[in-house]
Amino acid sequence: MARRNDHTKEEIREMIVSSGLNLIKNSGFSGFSTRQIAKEIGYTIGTLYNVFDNYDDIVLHINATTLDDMGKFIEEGLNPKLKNANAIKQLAKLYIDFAHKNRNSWSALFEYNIPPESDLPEWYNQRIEKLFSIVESLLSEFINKKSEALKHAKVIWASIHGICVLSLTQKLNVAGTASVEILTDSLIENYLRGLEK
Amino acid sequence: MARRNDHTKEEIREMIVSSGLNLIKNSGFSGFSTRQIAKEIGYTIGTLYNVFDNYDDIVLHINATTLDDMGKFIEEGLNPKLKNANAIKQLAKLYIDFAHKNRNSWSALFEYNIPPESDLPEWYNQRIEKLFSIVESLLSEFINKKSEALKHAKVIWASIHGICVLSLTQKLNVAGTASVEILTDSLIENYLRGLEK
DNA sequence: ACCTGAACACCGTTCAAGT
DNA sequence: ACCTGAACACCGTTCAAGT
Repeated sequence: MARRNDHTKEEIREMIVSSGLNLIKNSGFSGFSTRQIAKEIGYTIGTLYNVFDNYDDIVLHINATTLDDMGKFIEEGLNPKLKNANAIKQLAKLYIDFAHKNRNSWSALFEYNIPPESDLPEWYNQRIEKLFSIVESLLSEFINKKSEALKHAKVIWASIHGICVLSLTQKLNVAGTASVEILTDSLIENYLRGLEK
Repeated sequence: MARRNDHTKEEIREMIVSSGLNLIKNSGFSGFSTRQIAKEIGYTIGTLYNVFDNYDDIVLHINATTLDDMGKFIEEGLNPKLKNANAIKQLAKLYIDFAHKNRNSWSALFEYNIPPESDLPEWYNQRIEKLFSIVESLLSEFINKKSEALKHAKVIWASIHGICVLSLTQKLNVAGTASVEILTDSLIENYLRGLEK
């Protein structure tokens, strides 16, 4: 024991994050703990706090992985032939699909909140920004007033998220991804039609 | 000790819920625990589990109180003279104001999620339903197809929520309630204009 | 330098025992 | 009948001590 040197510091960090993500995927965020991670990767609890600052630091890195996975899922799923409203609708569908297929890790994104006095670290904000830029670029293609494209991107993205989050957490009396899509479709159709006028 | 009979079972339940709500308001959901409640109300931990099923049962009752408070806040704030889009905009403003003024208890509504295998209890769903009915009745006044009013109410309500949640948790790069209102106003204007067409 | 594991101050939950 | 509080199986976090 001690001084095993089986893995580099960076390898241990990766083991922690990937094992933590698996724990969340299998048992939900409430069934997740750093002690469980330690048990699974075969290091003791002390080692986790050797390579990460604290619990929040670990959760944030796990959630960042989920954000990356979501970005990849959306980018790969987008059909470049679709235009305008249809492109946004597909974006919404991909968001819903990802959330549905990765319910536990997606939920963890919102079940965990940093204490209100502290701010999200810069590297984490950049991961969010990156996701967001996908929506923005889809919208900017067909919005006349370019200066307002960012505002509309925010409205649409946040609204899709709101519909998705309330549906999947059973706060809208809506069942199944098909009926969630009816709501996001209605949002997109009417909002964009309103913009055209 | 034992058999104090200082309070009825119902009184103890109320003490637990109101003390728990205060804990959340002052320290956030993460600074909340049933043991803290016990300490604050002057009963031992065992008593809490005498009058409530478990942790989830307690949190759900605290959150239901917040839902009720929100309903009251919105109903009292609504100006009955406002019509159509202006009425919905005011609804959004009231939602944002409530969330902003009661950030911790409002956050707790979403930071806590029942385990995915179980369902929300019926009495809790009814509290959500009651809140909805406010939005629904505001909308039904000027929607032609009455049969679709519920769908649109869900879309608008969930979208307002989405804008609010991503703004207040700093995931939209938006600061201050004023700029959140710009987004909800844009949502409502365009969605309703889209409906009219 | 790397890693351990005991120690500390917390959790939610149960239930035999006291009045 | 009502309430207690010890007991259990967990937490996150720290840090002296081992190799």
